[in-house]
Amino acid sequence: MRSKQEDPGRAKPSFIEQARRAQIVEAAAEVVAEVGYARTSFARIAAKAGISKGVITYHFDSKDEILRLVATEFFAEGWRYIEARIAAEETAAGQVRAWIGSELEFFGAHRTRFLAMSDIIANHRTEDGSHAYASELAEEVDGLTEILRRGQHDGELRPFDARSVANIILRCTTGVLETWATNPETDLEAESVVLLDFIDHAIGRKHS
Amino acid sequence: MRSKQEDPGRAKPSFIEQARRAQIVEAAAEVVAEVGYARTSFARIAAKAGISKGVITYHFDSKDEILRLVATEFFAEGWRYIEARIAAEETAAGQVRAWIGSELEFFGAHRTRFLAMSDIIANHRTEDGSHAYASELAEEVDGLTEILRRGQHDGELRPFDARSVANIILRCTTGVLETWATNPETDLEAESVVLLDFIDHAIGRKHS
Amino acid sequence: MRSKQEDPGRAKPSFIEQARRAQIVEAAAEVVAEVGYARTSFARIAAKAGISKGVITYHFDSKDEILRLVATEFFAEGWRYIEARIAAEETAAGQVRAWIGSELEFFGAHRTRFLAMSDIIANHRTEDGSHAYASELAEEVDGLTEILRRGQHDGELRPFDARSVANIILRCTTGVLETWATNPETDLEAESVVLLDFIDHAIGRKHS
Amino acid sequence: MRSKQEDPGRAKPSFIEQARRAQIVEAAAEVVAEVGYARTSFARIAAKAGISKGVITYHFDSKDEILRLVATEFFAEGWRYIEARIAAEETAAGQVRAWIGSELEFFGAHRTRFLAMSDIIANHRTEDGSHAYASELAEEVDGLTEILRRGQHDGELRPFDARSVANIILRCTTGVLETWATNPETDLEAESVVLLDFIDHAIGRKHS
DNA sequence: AATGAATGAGATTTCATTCAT
DNA sequence: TATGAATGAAATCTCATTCAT
Repeated sequence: MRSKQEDPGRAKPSFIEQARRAQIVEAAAEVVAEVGYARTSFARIAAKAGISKGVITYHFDSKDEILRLVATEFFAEGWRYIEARIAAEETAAGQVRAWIGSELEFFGAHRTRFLAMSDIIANHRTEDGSHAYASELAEEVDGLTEILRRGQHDGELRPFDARSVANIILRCTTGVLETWATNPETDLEAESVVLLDFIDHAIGRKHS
Repeated sequence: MRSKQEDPGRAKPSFIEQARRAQIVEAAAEVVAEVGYARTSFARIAAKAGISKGVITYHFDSKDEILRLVATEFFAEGWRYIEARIAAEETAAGQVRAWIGSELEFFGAHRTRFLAMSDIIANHRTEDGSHAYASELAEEVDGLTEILRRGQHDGELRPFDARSVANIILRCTTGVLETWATNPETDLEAESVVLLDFIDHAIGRKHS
Repeated sequence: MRSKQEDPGRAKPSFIEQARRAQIVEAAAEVVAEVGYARTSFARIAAKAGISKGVITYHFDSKDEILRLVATEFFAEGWRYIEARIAAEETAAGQVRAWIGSELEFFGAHRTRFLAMSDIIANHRTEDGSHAYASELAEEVDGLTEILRRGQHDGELRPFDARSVANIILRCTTGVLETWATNPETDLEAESVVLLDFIDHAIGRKHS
Repeated sequence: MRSKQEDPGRAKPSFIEQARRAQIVEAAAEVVAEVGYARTSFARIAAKAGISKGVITYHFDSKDEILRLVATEFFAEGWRYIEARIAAEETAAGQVRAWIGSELEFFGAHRTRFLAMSDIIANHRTEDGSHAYASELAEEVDGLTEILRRGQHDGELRPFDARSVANIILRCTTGVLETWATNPETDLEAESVVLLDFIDHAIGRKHS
């Protein structure tokens, strides 16, 4: 079944409709960040938003739909930000730095949303039990792999298995963000400098 | 409340008692690996073990206790394996390679348990909502930090913020394991080679 | 409480009002026929009619009122048709044949409406739990009983308990219609011939 | 998914288990008979049985399973009774009389159960919306059709479309039972005599 | 040592209905 | 006249846990 939002037979969502949906998605993100995916419930979301449980199911078809939106809307927003930064660079090494740096920058500015998003991505399963966002993550790896290969071809980067390294780099980056998100005293800017330097040495030609 | 196992007023656990507990912990690990932390229930564990739900609560105080054991017993077992490998090395760089290599090796040999452990570590919360295993992870980082600092002091490793890099390295490693665990077609040995090479370039003096 | 339609303090229903009510009643009939009485809801009726749920409660006091109309309007329409056919006959046997034949004919031409009507009649209960249309059915039996008695008095029909037989005949007839309505491949005209012949033999004098 | 009862991994149901299940099925039948299929709920069944709602879902997988049992167990019990009566007869006409007579006799002795059964058969739908017991009813018609054909072949019964008439006879019979079940002042024995006589005239050779 | 039975809290979801606009 | 929005009750069902045997 389509979501209420996407139903073509439904009129353009009103301003109130949009505001309520945004409010609920926001409240859901806060709840996931606070109590974790497993303990996120309609009751907690409603309480956080200060509305009745009924409102939630009036605006959304299911809990899954809300959590999917929490994850995908924010993921997409982040990706638009990162993409623009990458596009501004020409060299592969510059693009890698732009990607990682802007990823830390963007998500570092939205701690709650990031926590929610990563919790949902890690936990959301399809009915058959498989991870629901596996393909999105694979696409990211594909994108970075391509950049790395170009860098190798252009002689900027040293030889290595581009796909494996792309995966490692992305895992590092979310890893650092998770460390920061769960330990708020972390100085993310300092971590960012260290990570960029770490990656630079790991893949750059000039160091080998 | 202490767990039934640890209660000092309780007689030494019999062989049967120990076997049952192990059986239940094993079944719980399989369930977590299959359906994920959020959908793990007594009913599913009992079904997987082929026993009644009552047996579980007879041997364990709570669901939390079982899942804690799934994570900590395996974590400890893994750590003993890794520790021995580290102890066999003398140089810091050798110890880092031994750590990462043996971590991939050990967990790579126990996919189901690893999936369960990392799912539980990522999701288990204390009553107040905070992550339950934060201190264990911090200890790991502390251990690796110390090795890195020694390597820097001995001139084996280039200068960098040792704590931040220790965290990055550990996140990389679990990241690669998670990639493999959720994509079973991954060639973990090949990934291992790439990762060790990646880290080597990132922290070694000879490349800078 | 009276229905909005009947409320004497309310102005004469406009054309639009009447059209909307008819549209809703029609949609409700389709929903009942499709998903059954128990699963008929405002949401489904509104979706079927392509309108919002609010419209329904604007035009009707309650769900019960709509379903009552679905059943009674169609029942009344059917009865007017049947009545006219009966009136055109003079003999009791002829009137019985006219009744049964025209009942099959009329409802056989409106499958969806018939399904809805019979589902509602079978399921609609008053607040105290008793069947809501018991008296309507009793009246039908009364009417047929009278015809049968006249037939017996006139010597057309053999002796039997007229009231019991009237009930049997009416149950047969709705039974055949239900068979057809739930098995659309049924040839209702053929069934009609068989049923009329069956009844004729059962009550007629010439066969005994 | 199999029902709890049928699960082969489950031990033979204990006496208590059987008793509870029977108690719940009985309570469910009473509720359906009283308030109708659409208003039958776990809450009402539990209240009627004097137990908590949880007990019901402990012993049964779903509401559907309970209602299915209410209908099918009783239907099967009735059929065993009727079958034995049919088997004791030799002529087709005798078998028809035995069938109808014993059907009225058996169900007439269990008013509540009959009401529940017929309500469930009339209302229970599969997920796609089609009637769940259509095939069971068709089988009954098949069985009676065969008897009628034999009667025609042996010259006991007059010519008619056996299948259509079988359906009519069975519809008559349940119709009479429903009349009695919803109007408890009805004298079912008297109705039975009238119905058997009615059918006898309708299909017998000697009357034509 | 084991387990079947029971329970009540809480989960998601559907629903009829009310109301402000 | 219409409708989007909201609500709270009630529905089915899952769950961790307790308890008697």
